[in-house]
Amino acid sequence: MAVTIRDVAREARVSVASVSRALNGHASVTEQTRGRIADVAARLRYVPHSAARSLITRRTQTIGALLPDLYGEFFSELIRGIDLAARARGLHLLVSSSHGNANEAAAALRSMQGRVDGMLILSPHVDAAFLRANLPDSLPAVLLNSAAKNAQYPVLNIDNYGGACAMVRHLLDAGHTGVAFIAGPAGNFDAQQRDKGYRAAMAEHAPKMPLNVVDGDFSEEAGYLAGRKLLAQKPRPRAVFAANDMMAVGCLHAFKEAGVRVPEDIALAGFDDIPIARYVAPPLSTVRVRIVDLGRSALERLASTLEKPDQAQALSVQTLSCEIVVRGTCGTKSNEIKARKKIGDQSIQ
Amino acid sequence: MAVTIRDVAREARVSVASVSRALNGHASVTEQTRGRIADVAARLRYVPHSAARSLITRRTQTIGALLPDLYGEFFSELIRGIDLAARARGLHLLVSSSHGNANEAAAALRSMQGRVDGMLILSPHVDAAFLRANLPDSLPAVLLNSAAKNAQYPVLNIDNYGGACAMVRHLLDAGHTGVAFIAGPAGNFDAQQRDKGYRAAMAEHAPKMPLNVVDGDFSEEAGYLAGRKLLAQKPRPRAVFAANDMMAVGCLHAFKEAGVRVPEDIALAGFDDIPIARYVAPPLSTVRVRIVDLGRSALERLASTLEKPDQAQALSVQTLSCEIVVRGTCGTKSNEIKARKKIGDQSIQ
DNA sequence: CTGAAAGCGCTTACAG
DNA sequence: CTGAAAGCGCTTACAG
Repeated sequence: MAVTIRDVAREARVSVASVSRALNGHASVTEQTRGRIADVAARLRYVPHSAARSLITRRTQTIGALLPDLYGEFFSELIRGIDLAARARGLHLLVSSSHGNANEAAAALRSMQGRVDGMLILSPHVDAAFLRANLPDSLPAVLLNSAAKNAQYPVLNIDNYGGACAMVRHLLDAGHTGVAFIAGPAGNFDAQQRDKGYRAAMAEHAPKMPLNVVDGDFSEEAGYLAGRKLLAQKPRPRAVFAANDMMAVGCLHAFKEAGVRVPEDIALAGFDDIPIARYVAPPLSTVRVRIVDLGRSALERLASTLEKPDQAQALSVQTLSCEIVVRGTCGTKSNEIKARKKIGDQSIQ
Repeated sequence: MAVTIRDVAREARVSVASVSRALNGHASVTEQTRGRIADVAARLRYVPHSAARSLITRRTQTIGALLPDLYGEFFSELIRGIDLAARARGLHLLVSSSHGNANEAAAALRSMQGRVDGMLILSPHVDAAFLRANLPDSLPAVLLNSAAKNAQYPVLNIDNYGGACAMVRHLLDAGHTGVAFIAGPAGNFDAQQRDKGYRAAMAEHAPKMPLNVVDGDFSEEAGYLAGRKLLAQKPRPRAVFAANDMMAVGCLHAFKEAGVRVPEDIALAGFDDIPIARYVAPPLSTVRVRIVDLGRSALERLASTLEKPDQAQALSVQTLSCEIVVRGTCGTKSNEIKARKKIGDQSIQ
């Protein structure tokens, strides 16, 4: 049988109320009785029953993370950031990943109800209507990497736009006139923002150059096909910016296969800085996202909402800066100079 | 205010006891009243208060996962496997990762007490004494990838030994007389098992060949240094088996740098099948671990313990099979033939 | 400063 | 088949 607050009270010859107050650090307990109670509790290895406590305090000290079916580095780094920040605040982390559609996401969300004090939500299936239908108004939440606008929740985004701008500008600054862009999937939020960044940077820094956008879908295969298409263009582009690293890797294969030298004949850059990026030859220039920081910031944001529930949170969209990582594929030969050009971190609205 | 069982009872004109029984599927409820209650519950969007339920049932429907400070693919795949299996059983998943030492692991373990029905534990800091001190006897647990022997808990391991044996044998079968081994960190359980597998396979299939072991620590740098050492040996080894992929990648760099051709001059293989493995040139032959299955099996194992708590669980050590993946670095030129040579899956003891 | 008591929202013998 | 009641282990006004 587990030891309860009554056992501690009996041993310490006080009431359960005093045990509760002593252990929860209330001021109104003599230092002497507090000490006696603490000793007994330690000796008995007393651990308060969390369900009983939650029932009365209406707090679980747990936050939930809803994630899509995510593979690889991004997922683990995000969880790591959230976990780190959660532990620092004494919060527990309940995760639910791997839901492929809106129904599964909704079920996961509902099943967490009552088990968490707040939610961190990253899902392509989530929009304002979804949240209205599946998230009680009383449950605080922070949205990650979401296109959801004027929702009633704070949003934390990656600065895809700024990162893309910076990379395009870097390519132009390096003297590559004419930068082509391999786009991501049409419906994808990240892809759209990166596309916008490409167009904006071109408009600002190379207004006379024509835009050159080739379709893609974030897959290596799409990158390979896009690479072949670009090689067939005349004049051949001098630089290519792929909307993500996997496509850049595929594109690189196409270039190598055709005997086109990178970066001498064509410069190339990607986005994400996946682990593979530095292992292809030459190492891939790319835009890095600080995913751990994304997770950490999201949790901090949520936690501060929990601590002052009445205080209306600024329902802002916050963006987290990216940094461009210059490696071998884009001309500047210095090996992996991390040109930490801070962009974003500005709060929109 | 959240809607409680009393609200449902009032609306349905029954007692709270009947609501409880109806919603929990007890047989002793008229189909008619059950229907009425279900309707009301749905209309009111009633969700049972999990803390209240846990308090009385002494079950949380949650399992905890204790993980070390783990980066990358392994972590996310493991979580994915656990999560998939947990959701299939209606269990929630509480995770705690990122503890660098035994004290942090102990604190994490204690903080989960009372919040979970069972634990999945993967940690290099965990041994029998640690568990005795930090895990109540009453809390079921399954150990992952653990050296802990004759503990009172079931253990699920990766078949490092069998995988290493199979790869060494493959290299020998391909005609490479003399296989060198780049070892992992001394205290590491995986590394030790892989080392044993190397020695066993050599003893069995090439008993006259001398063993050739070079130190390493799982890092790319160590692999690079080991590669240089091996090149300096005379006679130069014909094949090299690195205890993990990162070292194999470093070793490959050393070989390329020295102008040594792979696989023509030296064959090379790693262990883990990290994503990078197929992107180096030539693609790396390696041993693949089905990490998702590891997570899934662990959860299944734990869940079955939870379902029949009295039934003494067979405290077995179970090993999960690996498969060797033949790519470009080890001679068999056929591009990425997955020679699915099933090894393990046998239960030891 | 301390204690007795109410109550959080459930489930489950115990009656009927 | 259904209901009244006890009780799970806490916290917190309310008295003293």
